[in-house]
Amino acid sequence: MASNPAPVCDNALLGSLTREAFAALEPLIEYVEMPLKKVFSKGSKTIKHVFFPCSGMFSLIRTMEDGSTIEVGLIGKEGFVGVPLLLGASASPLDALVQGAGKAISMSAATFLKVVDGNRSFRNRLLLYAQCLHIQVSQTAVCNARHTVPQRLARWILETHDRMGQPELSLSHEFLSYMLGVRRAGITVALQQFTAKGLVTTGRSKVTVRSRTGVEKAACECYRTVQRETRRLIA
Amino acid sequence: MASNPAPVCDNALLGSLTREAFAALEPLIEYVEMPLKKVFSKGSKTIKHVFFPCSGMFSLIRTMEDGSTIEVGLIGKEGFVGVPLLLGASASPLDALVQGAGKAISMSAATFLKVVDGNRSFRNRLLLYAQCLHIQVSQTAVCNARHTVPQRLARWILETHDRMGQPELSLSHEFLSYMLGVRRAGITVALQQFTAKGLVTTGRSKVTVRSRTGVEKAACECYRTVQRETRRLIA
DNA sequence: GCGGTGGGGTACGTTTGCGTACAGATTTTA
DNA sequence: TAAAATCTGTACGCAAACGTACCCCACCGC
Repeated sequence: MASNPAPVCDNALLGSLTREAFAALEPLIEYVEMPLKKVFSKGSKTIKHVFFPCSGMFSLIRTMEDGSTIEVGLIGKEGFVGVPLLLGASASPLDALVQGAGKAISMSAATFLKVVDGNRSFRNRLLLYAQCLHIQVSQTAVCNARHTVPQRLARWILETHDRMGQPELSLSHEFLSYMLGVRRAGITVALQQFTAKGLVTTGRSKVTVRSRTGVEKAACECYRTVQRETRRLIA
Repeated sequence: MASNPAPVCDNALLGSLTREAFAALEPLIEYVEMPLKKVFSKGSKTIKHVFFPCSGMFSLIRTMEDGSTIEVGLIGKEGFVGVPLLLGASASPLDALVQGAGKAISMSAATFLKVVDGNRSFRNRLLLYAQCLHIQVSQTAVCNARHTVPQRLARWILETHDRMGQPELSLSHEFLSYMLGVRRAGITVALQQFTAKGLVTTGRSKVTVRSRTGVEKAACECYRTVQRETRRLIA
């Protein structure tokens, strides 16, 4: 797909930069580890840094007044954490939490704004990603309203599998329940259904995808919809 | 709030233009009626026009593969229909449907892109609105997952009341059920609860808000969250 | 090796909302 | 004015998911 044989960076957005543009950027960026569960951007706090994942993934989480949480979007190396900044807001009510450990490229908000301001095509690419994220969140709204826990769980596993690039996913039932905004026991039962059908195997804090196509069948149309639109826009 | 005593236009975004900028735009725009239920932008079709409501409102709707529908966002005179275009996409999977009759200013996609390209502060204002819409949709995702039909209905009535600026809303139970993605009878029951508490009165295809604060109490925190963020960003 | 902690399996009654259906009332159309 | 369409109220059984609780097991640190 990439015309350049070796993209300058694993992150798809930064990877689209020319070698020169990326080199110019390099003194301004920082390679950071994304340890599991770390909160990189807290809702309603001023956004100080943006993150371009190279591996692993972030969850966009909304924390409610009673402390309960629910995920509204996933961001992997196809995107970046900091869309509100791009759109002119200095903060948003969503948290960004590391959902799968990995590495990311970070830069300060000021640097980010300067870079975006000076590179039109890069900016346009980021905006297109913002649209992708918007579609993803829209579809999550639909999914939460209409689909069952097993369907939503299957969708979620697929999205995570895509971004992590490996079948073993480090996920406890409780964590999954926070993400989907459902009961922990609901996750247990749904995973048992999947295991019985041979779609996944489970271990302590671990879910391993065994039949990708099987999981796809168990998921609702939302997965396909988001994938289709994402590909159409940024493939 | 507005420093200019008479904004050039009822739509908040176009209204922020200087008199000169708006005058320059005037030959390129069209004032259109928004008749109830009319679909102005069909999902996955190329977006040919954008719309800036001056009164009335649009719903952003997702139509599923089985034909069922659900709303993910509302757009009134604080915003515009055509965010995907602004972000560089020529289409999005969402439909835009007139949910409250009114008037809008329309322009072609080409004109829109030209205007946006030539007016930086206007563009920034639109981007900020895109962020608002994004927050609204995010909160809808949360709301759909966690809140009851009466809570969501109350929220929806408030959002509509805000945008229509009048207590009588033309809404049938069936239409509301499409919007919230729930059963028609569920709406009937919820409205009866509201009526019993004196929050609203109902008539054939009509809901009239009687106690604004009562409806606010019946709604979930989502209404407040979105309102707070919207004000913070574009007030 | 032992106790503590966190993860997972299971159960039970309850609530919410679904799907469906039907009848009466009102409005629109012929 | 009659017929048709639309809107609302109501009902019933059923499924999904909830809140809660308890137990066991695996793993970790001491």
